[in-house]
Formats: sequence, C-alpha cells, structure tokens
Amino acid sequence: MTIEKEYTTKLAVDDVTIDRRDIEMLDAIDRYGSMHRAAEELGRSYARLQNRVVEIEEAVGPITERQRGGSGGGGTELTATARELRRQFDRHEAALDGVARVTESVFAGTVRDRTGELGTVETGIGPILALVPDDASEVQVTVRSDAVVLTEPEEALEADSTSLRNQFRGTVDRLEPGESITRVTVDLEGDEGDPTLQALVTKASSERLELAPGREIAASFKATAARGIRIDSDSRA
Amino acid sequence: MTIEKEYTTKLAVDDVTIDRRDIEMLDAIDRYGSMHRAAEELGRSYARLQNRVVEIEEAVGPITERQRGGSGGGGTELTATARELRRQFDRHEAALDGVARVTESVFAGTVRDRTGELGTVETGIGPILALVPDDASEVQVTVRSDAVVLTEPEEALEADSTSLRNQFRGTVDRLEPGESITRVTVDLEGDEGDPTLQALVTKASSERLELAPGREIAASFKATAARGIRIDSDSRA
DNA sequence: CGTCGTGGTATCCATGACGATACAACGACG
DNA sequence: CGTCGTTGTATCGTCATGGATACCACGACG
Repeated sequence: MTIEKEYTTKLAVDDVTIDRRDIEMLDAIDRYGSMHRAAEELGRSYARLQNRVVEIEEAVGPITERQRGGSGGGGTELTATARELRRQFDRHEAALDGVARVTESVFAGTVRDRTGELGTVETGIGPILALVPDDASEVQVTVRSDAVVLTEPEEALEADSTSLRNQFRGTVDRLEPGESITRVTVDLEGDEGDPTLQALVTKASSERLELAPGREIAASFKATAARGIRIDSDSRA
Repeated sequence: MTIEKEYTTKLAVDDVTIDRRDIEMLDAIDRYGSMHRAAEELGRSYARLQNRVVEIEEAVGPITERQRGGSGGGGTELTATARELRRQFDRHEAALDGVARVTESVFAGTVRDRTGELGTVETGIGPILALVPDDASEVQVTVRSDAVVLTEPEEALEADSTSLRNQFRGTVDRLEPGESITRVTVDLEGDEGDPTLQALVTKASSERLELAPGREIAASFKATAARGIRIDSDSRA
C-alpha cells in the first residue's frame, strides 16, 4: 500500500473559486485569441466555457476584452487581471506541489509549554519548539526536509545569534545523491521510535560539508517550519 | 479583489483517492462504532457510505472490522490501517494548510546557470540559488516566509559551513508581532521591483536578535526552499 | 451589401453522484 | 426461538454539471 500525497489547487476570489480548469481555459484563450478556438482545443463546449468566463468576471471584474464582429469575426484578449490570476495560481500550485513532493520527518510527543500558537513538544529526540494546535496534548511533529539546515558541529554552538530555534546533533546515516540535490538522512541521539531526520541539501553544500556516512553533523530548523498535528486520544496503534 | 489560497487535500492509495469526506466518515465510524449511526450523524445515506467503505477496502485492504448480528446488532471498528490513513491525511492537510497560510516573497528574474533541477536566478536583489523548472528562462522565485532565517550580520560571514546557500543583507523595515510569532519585513539592497523579504520568527528570537526597524540583519534561506515558477513569454504586464 | 468567424444565449439531453426507500441476512441475548 | 439493531444490496428519484445543438447579433473587409 503506497500512499501518495495529492491536492487540488484553488484560488478563492470574492465569490468564485478558480481551479485548474479555469486557468487552463484562460491559457487557451490567451494562446488562440478566441473563445471558440479555445473551447474546441480544450474539447469542451463553447457555451459552458463562455458562461464560465462571464461567471468569473461577475465576481472578479473584467478578465477578458471580448470583441465581436470585424475582419476575423472578432476575438478575445486577456486582461492584466487574468494574467495576474494565472501567475498567482501557478505560484500557489508550485507551493502545494512542494509539500506533496518533499518528504518529512515525524516525531510523536506531548506538548509541554504553550504560548500562543507555539509550544514545546517533548519527543524521543528531545524537546522541539513547534507550532501546535491549541487543543492538543499528544501531537506528531512534522518537519519538512527542505527546511532542515545542516551545519558544522563546532559552528553550531555559537549559533545563538540565529532564528533557528531547534538544533540537534547526529551522524549522517545515508546519502541519496540526485543530479543536483542530495537527500541526507541523519541519525539523532534518541531513545524511541525512529530518531531520524531527513534533509535536502544541494550537492555543492554536501561536498562543502564533506557529508558522508558516519560524519557528525548539526541539524537545525526553525520553529515556524515545524508543526504539530493533534493525535486523537482514542487512536490506538 | 482579495485572492485567497485554497486547496483540497487528497491521498491517492493505489486505485482510490481518499478525500476529506472519507476521513470524516472514518472518524464518525470510529466515534459511534457503527456505520448506521455514522451515516445518520453525518447526514448522509447509509447505502452510499457502506458502498464507499467497500470501495476503499477493495483498493487499500481492510480498514474496518464489520460484524453483523449479535447483542447490539453488530458494529464496525476501524483497523490500524484506517488510523494510519487518518494520521497521514492529517499530516498532509496540515502541511497544505501551512503553504496556504504562510506569506511568501516573490522575485522575478532570469535563469543563468542550471545544473539539474537547480539554477541561479538573477533578480533585483542579486543571484538566488533555487529550484527551477527545466524549460524556463524567465521565472518568479518564491520564498516561504517560514523558511527564512535571520542572523547577526557579523556571524553570517563565517556561515560558509552551512547548507544555507542564499544569504542577503538588509535592514528591518517592519515588525508585526503576534502572540508568539513575529512577522518581519526586511528591506534588501536591490534596484528593481519590491526588494523586500518576509520572515516569520518566534518572539523569543526577535528579542534575542534585538530586531527593530532600522536594524541591520542577515537573511538567509536554503536553495531547496526557493522555487522558481516559469513565466509564460507571452505574458505582458 | 453579403460573407464569415467571432461573441452571446437558450434549450435539450447524457452522465454521475448521492439520497431515499425497501428488503434480506445475521447472530448474541433474553 | 423471537427480537433488535446491525451489515449488506438493489432500485428509484433527484440534482448538478456539462456537452450538443440551434439560432441570433455583430462588424470590418472584400
């Protein structure tokens, strides 16, 4: 059973919510210069497509300049608003794609202190400062591997001048080099469960830090990049 | 026109894709111990709900132990698989919620060098090492504010022993303190556009670094936390 | 002044998702 | 050995989405 993380991107603008299909519609209109051709090229009915454009415009304002009559019969162009929408959508989707692709490390623990949205979670690898939901006591803390910073252990000590609030020491367990990015698995000193933290690092950084299995290293991440998720109390196993 | 980032969480397991509704179904079954009560409590029809359970189990394997007959008429319990599914879903949703909530800073630029998935992007604030799509030349680079690390400027110089590949200097422009987290806006030295970088920092870090408007500071982030998004060449404005 | 490919609109129909309903099968317990 | 609240299953109706089709309006250009 392999579980894959998926998602669908949406933008809520006032009253409508714009999804991938809408953006593809805008793209096609932009590319072909007419809603008829866009509909044909996308394999969807002109009537619905045109309706959708109007529907969006009623909520967002003009996203097209439509003209009928004329030499070529007319045509429609996108407005700056439409292009901005598309860019925003692309950014959002890229961000979501990021979380779906990136691996994360999980540590179960219990919330000790809490001030506002922040809390200290006692885990098998020690206390972690993380964002925690305010009704939770038992949580699992997740850390995205692209948010983990690796540092020389000696330098790490004086790093109190940083906003990196979570620092751990460990030894490199495994390197999985990609073309330009290496996935590093760090064994942390911990008693329970799987005291392992994954980090994504550029190949250049990997070489500069002379990463290799057995190498001692400091791994740190920001409190704002670690989130706790409530575990239902009635969940056994 | 206020644009809000939205998303719908999904897990793809083999042949089925599990969405929020399914997880709520599992929750209700777990809470009430029977599919009939779960259906009633959720306001949906028993027939469909039961069908859905079977449908999921055909793809994922047993997620329930169903028993009919008996004193209470029977009942159904969740299996460990179902609980694991729920936890995974919760984690994924928390991660997606993170990207939807966090602000990001955007810098437009052009890709210079590219090795694999990594590239150097020339922007208004200088070169940024980021993940770039392989067909792009003009990109917008986005940096999540929870991935930006603030450091004492003096210490930053010797930070070559880190996997933080992008380092910039600037001055604190604005602080927006929350209950336990402060949003920091840093003005970078840059010519074009909006040379501003946002960072989320714990209040403790903010005080330790003595952040205040005008304060000089170093802001850094990992290359793997910066992603470039292609800008269509035919996009003007 | 007609042509032609647009935009604009209304109507009908196919499909899928889902609730509503009805009914059979089950089995511990009184 | 019947009761009762389950799990199963089949059928029908409803609703929303969206394609298919048809028809009108438009206006520069030949």
